[in-house]
Formats: sequence, C-alpha cells, structure tokens
Amino acid sequence: MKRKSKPKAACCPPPEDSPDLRPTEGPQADRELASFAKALGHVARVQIVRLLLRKNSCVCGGIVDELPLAQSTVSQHLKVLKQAGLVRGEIDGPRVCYCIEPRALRRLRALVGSL
Amino acid sequence: MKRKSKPKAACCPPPEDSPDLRPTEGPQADRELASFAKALGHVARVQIVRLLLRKNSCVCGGIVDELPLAQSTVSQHLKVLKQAGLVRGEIDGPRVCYCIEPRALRRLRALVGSL
DNA sequence: CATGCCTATCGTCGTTCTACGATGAAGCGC
DNA sequence: GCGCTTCATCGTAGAACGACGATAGGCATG
Repeated sequence: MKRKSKPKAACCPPPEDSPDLRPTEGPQADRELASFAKALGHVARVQIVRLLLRKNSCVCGGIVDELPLAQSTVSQHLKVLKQAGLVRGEIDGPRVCYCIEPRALRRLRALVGSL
Repeated sequence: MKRKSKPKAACCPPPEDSPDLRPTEGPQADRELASFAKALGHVARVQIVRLLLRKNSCVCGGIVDELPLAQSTVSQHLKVLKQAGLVRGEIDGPRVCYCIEPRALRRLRALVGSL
C-alpha cells in the first residue's frame, strides 16, 4: 500500500437536510451569531473556510501551503473554527482531515438571514 | 413645539434595490466578509443591529437604555458598526439618529450566502 | 447668555488576539 | 525499534479589544 492505510472515502458527511428548529432571534441566537461572526472575523479564517469548501473533499494541513502563515498559526485558526463549530477535524493516520460542518453553515446563513 | 425642531420623517433611506455587482469571492470579498464578521463578533453589537432593525425607525442613544453598558461603551460599539459600514448615524439636533445601512446588510447576506 | 441634555472622545486598565519558534505526541514505513 | 512526517500545544511578545469614568463639544430651552 502506498500511503493511506484506510481509503475512508469521505470524512465529511453528506449535506443532510434536517430543518433546524432553533429560533433565529432572541438572546441565545444573538450569542450564536456573535460567536460565528467572531470566528469569521479574521481573513485567514475566512480563507480557510473557503478553501475547505472549494475542495469539498477535506484537505489536511495542506492548508498551511496555501496560506502565508506558520503551521502553528494555522493550527490555532483551525482550533478557533473548530470551537465555533464551523469545522470538524478527523484524524486520518498521521494527518488530520478538516472539513466544513454543513449544519453550522446553514445555521449561520439562517442567523444572518434573520437580520 | 415640544421636542424635535424638525419632524424629519425618516433619516433612514428606503430599502432601494440596486443589484450590487461586486463578486462574492476572491481576496477582496474575503476581506469584506471578515470585516463585517468582525463587526458582528460581539453580542452587544449584534443586539444593537437587531434593535435598529426592530424599530426600523432609528433610535438614537435610546440604545443605551436597552443595553447594560455605559454610554461610552455603546458609543464605541456604534463607532465600530459605523466604520464597518453596517450602520449610519445622522445628527438630529442635540441627538444622533442611527440606522441600519440596508446595502451593507444585503452585501453581508450575499457574502455569507456564498459560503 | 447660561443651563442642561445628548453624544463623542480621551486616557486607562485588564483581557484577548495574532503571530511565531520550539517542543511534544502520534502514527506510518523502513 | 528508529526515524520521518504531521499536527497540536506551550511560551512569548506586541497589538488590538472591551469596558469604564471623566471630559469636552453641540445644540435646544429658558
């Protein structure tokens, strides 16, 4: 075998279209929106999200190659995105596969749409 | 006359529906989105935006009464929102009338929608 | 003109963010 | 097992943020 021990077709789950019943207004929604917005409040993190969307298959730390930032800095940005729930990381052997969390993205769109 | 010297029906312009031709991707769009997101990356500022939307007529510093923050702090948050282009302030006699900038909001929705 | 209200700005203090290099932990291949 | 790659974490330094009180300016009212 060349590289990957397990092919593991996709670490990123399919879109899945559950309706999401949570309200888009009220104090809780405000906190949610602020949290998402804060996570996206840095160009590097927006670029990471865009990168993960473009290659809908998830890139690992190949993100580092795309950004003019040190590996540790990128790792920190990924941590922020992960804590905000926008991104998920899955361990795949020696590397980590990051991908967008579609539910969070839909939630964000709903919250922004409510403005 | 009791209070206001000029009735001045609305300092907030009508919705106006110009198409907005700017792209929703690319480095410039990333910076824009990050800038908007940063401005909304604080609960108080989300609440201010929601407040200004609810009373579509624009409240002035009555915002201070609605938030558990000092007047100077609210003023700073308004400044951030204004610099991000999300909000506009118009001087109306002794007070200042703030209102949402609909174009910015639509732009934000478009940018988030492109994710 | 003097007073009072409303707002912006200044100065400050503590916290958080952003970036980096260095170090550590985990897994794969030889 | 040994080394290599990959990623996270630590420690640090400088910048930016968030909050406040105090202060200053603008504009109505008296």
